[in-house]
Amino acid sequence: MTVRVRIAPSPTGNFHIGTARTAIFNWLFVRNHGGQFILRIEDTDTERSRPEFTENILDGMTWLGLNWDEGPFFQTQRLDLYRQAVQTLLDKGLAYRCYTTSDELDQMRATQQARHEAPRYDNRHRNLTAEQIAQFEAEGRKPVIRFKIDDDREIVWDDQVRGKMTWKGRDLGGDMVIARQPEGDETFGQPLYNLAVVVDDMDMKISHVLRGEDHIANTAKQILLYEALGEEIPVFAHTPLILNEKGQKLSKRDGVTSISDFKRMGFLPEAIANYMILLGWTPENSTQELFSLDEAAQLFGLDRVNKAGAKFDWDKLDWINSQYLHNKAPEAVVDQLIPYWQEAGYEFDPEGDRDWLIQLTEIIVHSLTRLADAIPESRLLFGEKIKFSEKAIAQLQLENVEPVLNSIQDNLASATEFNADIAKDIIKQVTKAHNVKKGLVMKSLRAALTGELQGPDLIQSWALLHRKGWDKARLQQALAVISS
RNA sequence: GGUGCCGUAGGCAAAUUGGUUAAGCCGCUUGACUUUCAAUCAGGUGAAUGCGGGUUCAAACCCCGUCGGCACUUCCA
Repeated sequence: MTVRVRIAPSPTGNFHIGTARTAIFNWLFVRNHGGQFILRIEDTDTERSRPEFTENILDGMTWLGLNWDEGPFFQTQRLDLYRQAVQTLLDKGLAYRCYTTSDELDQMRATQQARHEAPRYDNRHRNLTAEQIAQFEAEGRKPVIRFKIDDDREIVWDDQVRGKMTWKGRDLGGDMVIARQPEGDETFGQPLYNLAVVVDDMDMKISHVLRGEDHIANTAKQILLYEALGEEIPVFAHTPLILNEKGQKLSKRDGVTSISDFKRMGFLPEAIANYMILLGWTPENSTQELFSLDEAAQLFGLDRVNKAGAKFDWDKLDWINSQYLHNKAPEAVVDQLIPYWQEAGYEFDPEGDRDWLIQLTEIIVHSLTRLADAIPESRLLFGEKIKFSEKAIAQLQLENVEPVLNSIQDNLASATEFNADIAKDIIKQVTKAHNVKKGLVMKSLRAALTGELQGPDLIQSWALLHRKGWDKARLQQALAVISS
């Protein structure tokens, strides 16, 4: 059997982390088995669907490296297919027109809840007589289409992550609506989610449906639809949900939840993918935690997917992101850092200063957790003029600092060339000449050169500043601070 | 309320499917390194596996009960 899976996001919001995780599991599964990955945009909710969200989803998929083999398909372009299926069900007598109004439904549910009963449609219009229908039509009521669900029916499937699942027809909420009220001169209105999904999955020959566990009840309904339409039923697997701090399903209301947000915050796509792979799956006989998508695909299996939901852990994500960042070459990271520096308002020429920027990246990349950390981490190294913090000023005003800095300045002035080794020599020499502790020289030099008492490696920072000629200017500034 | 699913340290999780002392990672913490923060390295902390029974020589794992959490319960997807 050819493995064919799909990810079917609805463009009612930006690409959500939960959807992305489902996409990743589908991707890993299909790449492990060899097969096709289909992307389908479920935009039948015309009220909330928007094209910019579709774009955001597509961008996010690409960014994460989740390449797909077919699509994107759009459900709104396939409405005829769903209408045909609705008509078929109507013709077979498996679906019918229901004239119950929204108000009547609300009232019915309210009554049921008051009686502590499960809210459900009571199938009241399942067997309407021709006269009743004529009566409702005469009243101007517009029918929805409902699919019959037998109360006594038992639905069973072998879930690939949860094992045997069983549902009773009576727990599905009564006959389900598969098409809305007609508008204009339509025979029936727009087909709804559960119907459209089944028709598409049938048409696209989806062999395995991997989705979040919030769809479990839908699966029972959809199996009934497969049967009614006389089609083979795919294999189902329901993955656990990603939870917020409180242990609830992660939703838009939990702050940062869309892939584009993570991107903006400075996470690398491979880190996000890696973290989500780990959230609910572990490889067999291994404690490996860092993998590329390809590596994980080699090892992936549904039988290793956990059943319990997993809380989203920022600390672990940060750690994974830092691991990827630390292992990257500065030449590869610098282009990703440039936008952050630009946004921070630092002045530089992305082209002309590229070598200098690579050198800067080299200094800081090993201590970055997120790309955005480059802003505070390199703040002190941009620009000719600086501000001195109170602590830095206090350091500069210590005994012996002025003569030490003067000596450094002299050494610098007479040096014909400059690099890290020469910098070390200068420091050594000055320390000896003034008979002071090395710590005093280093601390004071740091204060003078950066205006702060802590930051990236001082020798390398000095070398970097020197390339711009900023070291001399800053030393001068520091000396001026001391004498004022 | 109903139905379903789930429950191993603060978080993610492993445990050859009933077999020593319940892995590993993150976090937290201590130390080392360093001119500093970070990074890195090394060590430490923390769970009687939700709880109570039962079966067994032996239970995280099987059985019964119980509690808790979550999901679904749309003319949303």
